Amino acid sequence: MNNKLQIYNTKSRKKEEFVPINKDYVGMYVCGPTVYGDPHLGHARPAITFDIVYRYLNIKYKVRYVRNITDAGHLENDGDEGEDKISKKARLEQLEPMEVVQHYTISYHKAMDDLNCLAPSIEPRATGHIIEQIEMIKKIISNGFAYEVNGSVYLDVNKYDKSYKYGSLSGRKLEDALEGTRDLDGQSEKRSPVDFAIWKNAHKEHIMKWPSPWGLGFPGWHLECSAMSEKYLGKTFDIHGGGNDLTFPHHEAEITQSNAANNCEPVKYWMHNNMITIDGKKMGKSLGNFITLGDFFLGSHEKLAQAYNPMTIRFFILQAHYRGTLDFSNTALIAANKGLNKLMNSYETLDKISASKKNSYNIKELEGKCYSAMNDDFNTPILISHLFEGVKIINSVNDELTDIDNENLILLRKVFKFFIFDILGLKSNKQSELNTTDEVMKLILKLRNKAKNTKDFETADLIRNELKKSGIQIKDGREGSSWELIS
RNA sequence: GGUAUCGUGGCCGAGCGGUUAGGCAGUGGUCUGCAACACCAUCUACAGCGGUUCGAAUCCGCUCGAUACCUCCA
Repeated sequence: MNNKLQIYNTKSRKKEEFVPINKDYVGMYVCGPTVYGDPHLGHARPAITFDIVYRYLNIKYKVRYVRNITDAGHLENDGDEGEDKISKKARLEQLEPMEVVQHYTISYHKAMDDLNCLAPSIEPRATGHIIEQIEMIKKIISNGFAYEVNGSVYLDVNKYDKSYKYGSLSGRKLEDALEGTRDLDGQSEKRSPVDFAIWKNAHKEHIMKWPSPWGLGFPGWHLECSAMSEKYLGKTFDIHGGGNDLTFPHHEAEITQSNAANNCEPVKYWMHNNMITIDGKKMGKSLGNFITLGDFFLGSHEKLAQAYNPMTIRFFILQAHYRGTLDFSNTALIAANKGLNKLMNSYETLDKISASKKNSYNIKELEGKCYSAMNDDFNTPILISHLFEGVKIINSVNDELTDIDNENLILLRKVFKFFIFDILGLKSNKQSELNTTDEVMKLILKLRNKAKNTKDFETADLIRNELKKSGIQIKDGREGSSWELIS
């Protein structure tokens, strides 16, 4: 049995044994959403991935889990030249930027809650940490790794590269990066195309801006994570997570900023979840092929054959390892849904079966395999396959084909409860009451309509009157019948 | 072009040198008034070509193909 946790570190590109910096404590920072749109399936992947990490580490350590909300500084496009995403959305919808932020933060939280992701210990926002970001910029400037031009501050990557190695996370070399950048026609204020903004001067029409030593402006996107992770987790912390599309430039920039400001590496273990794909292509906002989580829960998207319960989404994601791509399809989701139901049904059966003197199983061994799977870089698909081994045991005992003794039965109950609910964070997939009620009511209204059409008003009235007694009002209108709860 | 990741049976998806992954679908059963659900059993693999090895899906090389990052994206 593998009883030591191994984590794949993007930086070393191999699995390493997890040893926290401070015994018994773990600091984990995960890049959260930029709140300018509805949460989509892509947001669910890192949230669930690191929810699992958080839940598993919590067994052994006291974990501080920090996940930011980006509500400023994230530019729309073109590196350092585009418009702030939140500002743009606010401008288009004629809202206060914080109204945009509030709206999408709430919908993000709701979706995460539906997916049964535990809330982070701290959920800091970029706009709440302008001062910390300014202080960090000052340090970077005084260390000589940044320069100011027209009220903007840029990190001098060429100079940084002389003292530290730039590109250590993504494997990029500075020369290659320089080659890959396109000619900016001398329009840029930057000394080199690889430099990036840590503070941007705000134009007059820009609606989100703060005073700084360099004038009115706003922080560069990469900076918030460096400043906030340092504030809540220290200059060096254990785990930094996020989607693998953030490896470069975002996380590379974080390393650069931390070294430039504090002369130390910020992160011990870098973890990156892979993307969800749709028809083999990355699902993403910029590609316009994303499906929102709301769409999944309601089935309201042309790609969706039906509505999917949040737990089906969660199980679907957990059936693939977090570092692999996961291709979306209806058949895969339906398969996940059925598999989940099977697992949950057997959990219910587990309560009903009884122990005997004879015993056919070694549950201790099964438990060990479950832990080994999790210790191997959080291999949830393997864990799930072991749980299905348990399903076979439960059904077999239930069918009186084999026996289990009391000791093993108690352990099996413990193992199932622990891994299914505490670690994988699954919940019973029974449809919400209201959903079911709605389906049932649709049928009743259909039957009543049939009665009305055959002038069987006795039946129709019986239905209406009996339902009213149960607190449901039927409303006949020109468009047909509907129902509502009587308040 | 540069940097990575990957190509597994009808579908999804594990595997990290030798033993059944698992789920879904299919097939055959059990259950049922008939079904559905549920349960049991079971078939189909390792992109191609070389090499290392007693032994390779697993290591190495080449070929073909796919994807991601190099502008913003989880």
